[in-house]
Amino acid sequence: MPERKSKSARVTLVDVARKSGFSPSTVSIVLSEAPLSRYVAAQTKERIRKTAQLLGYRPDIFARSLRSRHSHTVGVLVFDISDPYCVLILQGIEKTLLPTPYLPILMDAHHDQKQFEGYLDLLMERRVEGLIVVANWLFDEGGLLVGLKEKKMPIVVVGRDVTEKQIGSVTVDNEAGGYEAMKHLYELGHRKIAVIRGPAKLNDSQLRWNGMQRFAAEQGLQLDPRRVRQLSDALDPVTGFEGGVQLTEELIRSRLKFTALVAFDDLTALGAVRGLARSGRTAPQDCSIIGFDDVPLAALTTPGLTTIRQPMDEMGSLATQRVLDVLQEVGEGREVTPDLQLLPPSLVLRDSTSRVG
Amino acid sequence: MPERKSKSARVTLVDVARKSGFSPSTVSIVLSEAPLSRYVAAQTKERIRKTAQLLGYRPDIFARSLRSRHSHTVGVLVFDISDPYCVLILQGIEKTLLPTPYLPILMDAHHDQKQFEGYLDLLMERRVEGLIVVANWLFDEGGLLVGLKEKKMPIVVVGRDVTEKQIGSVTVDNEAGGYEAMKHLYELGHRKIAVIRGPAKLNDSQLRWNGMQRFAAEQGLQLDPRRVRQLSDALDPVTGFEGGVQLTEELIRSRLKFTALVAFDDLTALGAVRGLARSGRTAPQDCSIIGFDDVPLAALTTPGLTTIRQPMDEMGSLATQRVLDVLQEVGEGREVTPDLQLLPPSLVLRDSTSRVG
DNA sequence: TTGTATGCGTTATCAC
DNA sequence: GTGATAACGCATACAA
Repeated sequence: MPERKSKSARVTLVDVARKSGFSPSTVSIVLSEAPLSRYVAAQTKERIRKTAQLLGYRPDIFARSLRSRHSHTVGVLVFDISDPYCVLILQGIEKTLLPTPYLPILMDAHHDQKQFEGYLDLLMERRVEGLIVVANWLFDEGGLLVGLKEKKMPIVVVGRDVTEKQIGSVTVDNEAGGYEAMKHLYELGHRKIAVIRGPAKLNDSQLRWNGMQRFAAEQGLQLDPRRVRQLSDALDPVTGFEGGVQLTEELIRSRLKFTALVAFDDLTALGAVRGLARSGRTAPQDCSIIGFDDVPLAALTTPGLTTIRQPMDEMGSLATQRVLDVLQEVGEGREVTPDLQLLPPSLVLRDSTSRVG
Repeated sequence: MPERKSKSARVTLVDVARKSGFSPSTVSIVLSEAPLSRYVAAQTKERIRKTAQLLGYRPDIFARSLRSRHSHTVGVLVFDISDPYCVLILQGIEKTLLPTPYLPILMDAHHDQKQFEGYLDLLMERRVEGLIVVANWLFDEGGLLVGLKEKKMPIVVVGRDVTEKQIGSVTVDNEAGGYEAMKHLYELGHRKIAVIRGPAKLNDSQLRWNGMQRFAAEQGLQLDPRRVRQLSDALDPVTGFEGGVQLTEELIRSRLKFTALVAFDDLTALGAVRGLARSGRTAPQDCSIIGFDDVPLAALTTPGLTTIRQPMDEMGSLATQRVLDVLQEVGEGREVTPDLQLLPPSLVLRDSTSRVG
């Protein structure tokens, strides 16, 4: 005796075929809207759809994937989901994927290269058809490169420029952001401006610094190197906060006057606010502070943080679109053009900066 | 001619069988560590594993799922991933799932009941074997109930008590939290204490309030109703912040003195800090403020927010464990015992509260 | 335009 | 202890 057929109310294509009086293939063609369905009589389609609905037919996704070799999923690999920077990007990704038949499979690497590779592997095993990597913070993308070379899979990295490794990337224009930050403080009358740069390993940091220097050069503004500090190459983004606190305290102790401070990112900026407070100072009265990113919490602190905004949702959206473009042309074997999409930052005015007193 | 066999370097079970000289069944039994593999000779196992490794065999997850009826996934439905409250819970879930063969499929409903239902549907279609719902904020769990009744699937809700609907739940002990918050302020010498309660629809809010009243009653402390406000039933958690700002300003305008304030949650508390600042007041000098949750950003503001901590990672972990327990006993048809797991909150001391001046 | 037959890669059920 | 064989549910080449 074969296994009981009615083990559960599971409705299959064959059931729909029987009930509707058509063959399984016709039913399949109609219900999966295959190209051939163009030649199926409208009436037939109608009848098939009706009975499918009636029986409550749900295609078995595993059978379908097994046969068609499509998983209809894209992997999303993020380096630390607890970094508020990521979340908006994720929302951009999700929003863009929602109207498509693709499902995001989200994995969080927790800053761990090993886990990153493990999840990458897992995603491959799950046969994701595309990959979006949200590369906040430090990250050796060697492993990724291998993945790209081995598989012909559309891959886009958001948050870091890895075009040199022939991987499509979406980032904010960090140089322009640095420029804008410095410009804003300058226009408020600040001339003695301290800078807390990001970790040396982080290319973003260099680019933002370049932008600041460019502005300074244009205006003949001197950026005293003694007012410039740099975060250590630690792995945890929360160290941005701790680093901000410490370096700000150092700056204060150095007795070198500064009326404003450009922080590497928002967390560092919040650290700077704290550092100031430790010496009884407040922003912006005693020192203006500007951040970078515009993470959600920048609006929730007091004072609200003036910052250079990355259009994070848009970045997520764009990266996703890039992957989808390749996927939807069913261009098996095509690659994402490995170029850099550079999005403009924007100044978000809140209360942590003010005209020099 | 059948389709080309060597379309790609895809290695199947049959390949391993041929190469190793055993039958596909034996290979399957060994590689999937089925119960029967206990009876397979150690040598055989060894040889099979070797050749599998050698050929770089990866089991096809879709074929496997099709045949075995196991997806090895659990759905995680969260109501708003941008709510920092969620993220720690998610990490708890992920951490607990990591060493198991189960993969979380995360979906974000964006506060939208319709999307919630859509994703629920999608998860069912993907044949998740269990479901964890992270129910931050308002949410009519009617739809969920249906899902539970229809399918025999382990479901746990974290963040809200829905045991009345026979659904397993994990929450913090809100009543105890409210008690602790009030106790802390009282012990610092505060007697004129304002309260911003949560939305009326939110049961958490009532429980916390009960706790505060219990403490007050025990100490013979009067909680003047004129110092008690309530957030509106808006849908967006960010309104907690806006609400905190506005209600605090209202309290100040009422000219009724208060030296401390219990906020419904951390975001509300940050709103209160802002509201205070709008009138030139600061915490804790002019008014102590205590929050609830201990979201990550509570540590990053200045002053750091004193708050009642929910053990969010643990809550996620526990909920996951609950689902896994059912799953791993392969107890098809068993249900999660629909009881409530109540976790103790804890006081986190930072700088937003101080002894009454 | 629709039906028939076959196979996707795996696991389960039996024999041996 | 191991192997042959039959599904799992669907999609496609080809025949009609």
